[in-house]
Amino acid sequence: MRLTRAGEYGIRCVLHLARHGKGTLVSRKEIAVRTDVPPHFLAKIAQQLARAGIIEILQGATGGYRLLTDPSKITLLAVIEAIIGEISLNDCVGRPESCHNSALCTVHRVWNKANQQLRATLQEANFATLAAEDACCLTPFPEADGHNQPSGKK
Amino acid sequence: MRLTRAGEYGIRCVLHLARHGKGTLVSRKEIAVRTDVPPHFLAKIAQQLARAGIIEILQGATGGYRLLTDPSKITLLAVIEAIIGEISLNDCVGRPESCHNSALCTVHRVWNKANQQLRATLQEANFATLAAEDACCLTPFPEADGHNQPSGKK
DNA sequence: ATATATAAGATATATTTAGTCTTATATCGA
DNA sequence: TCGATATAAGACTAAATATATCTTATATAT
Ligand code: SF4
Ligand code: SF4
Repeated sequence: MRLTRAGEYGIRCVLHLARHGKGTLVSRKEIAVRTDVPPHFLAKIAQQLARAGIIEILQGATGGYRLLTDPSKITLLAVIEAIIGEISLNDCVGRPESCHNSALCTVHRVWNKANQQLRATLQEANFATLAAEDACCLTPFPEADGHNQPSGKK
Repeated sequence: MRLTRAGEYGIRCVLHLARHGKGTLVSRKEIAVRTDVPPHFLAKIAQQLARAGIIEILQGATGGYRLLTDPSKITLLAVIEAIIGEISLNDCVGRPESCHNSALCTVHRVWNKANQQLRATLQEANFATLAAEDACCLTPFPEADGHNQPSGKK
């Protein structure tokens, strides 16, 4: 009953992009460093975000990622579910046929309600708000003055 | 982001016991058959429920399980958390120190809120209500007339 | 005291998650 | 136009977890 690592990383990625605004191209390397995500793992996650239509992936020497939509239109729920699939607190929520008693089950109803509530809460959060409010995800702010390169990169 | 099998089984077990009422001894075998849980797996789960003070385990030839508390006092949350530990939708909810940015993170706050809401919903559901309302968990009602043994057991 | 039915704990298998490595593609510079 | 480089894309490996079974110990009844 917890978010996977990939889901968490996906959120960080989109949040970082949201700080730069819709359409701004950011290299995978920068995102990986700033959000502390293994670069190759990030690549895999980005593919899922791209398939979901949240970001666009640009290839080549000057490639990177960029948001296709305005951050205010991207919800936390959308990003999470792009990575880990539709949230389903119990098997029977997503696939009622997995338990032949789901039609009658009182517990099932509680799960359905809780699931719906959870998804609603995550849907209320959009990335414009999340990104604007204050610093998150490791480095306080990206490219604060353009040349604070640590040079202590491992 | 889903309940483990063990958690689901724990709920079924307590629900079955709740049907029999507080203090009634029910054999592991009966519970296992009625709720479709592997008997040995159920034993392990029962241990956790016992440690949490929800059920009592009686050993010996006439042993079994029984509820220590009135079903109305047992919440869905308590049973779930007895099995899978405290619910934490993201690592940083349960262990804020796992991410050094949790103090500032706006996403973290959303997770906290969602987590709290989820736990509240599960806490509202008690087993008296769950058991009374209608049939759940496989066999419609335990010991309906004492001998509706399917005999088609695999 | 012995046999039986059960619980308790240890062990093994399967599945999923997390991360790395290799291959392919696109842009840039000569 | 061709080669070098930086990136994306996909295949693969290792670790963690979940699931289930097996073995051992305990308690009751005969
Ligand atoms: S018994 Fe109820 S809660 Fe459990 S899996 Fe079946 S429908 Fe869902
Ligand atoms: S970045 Fe925010 S949401 Fe993600 S783990 Fe850290 S505190 Fe939690």
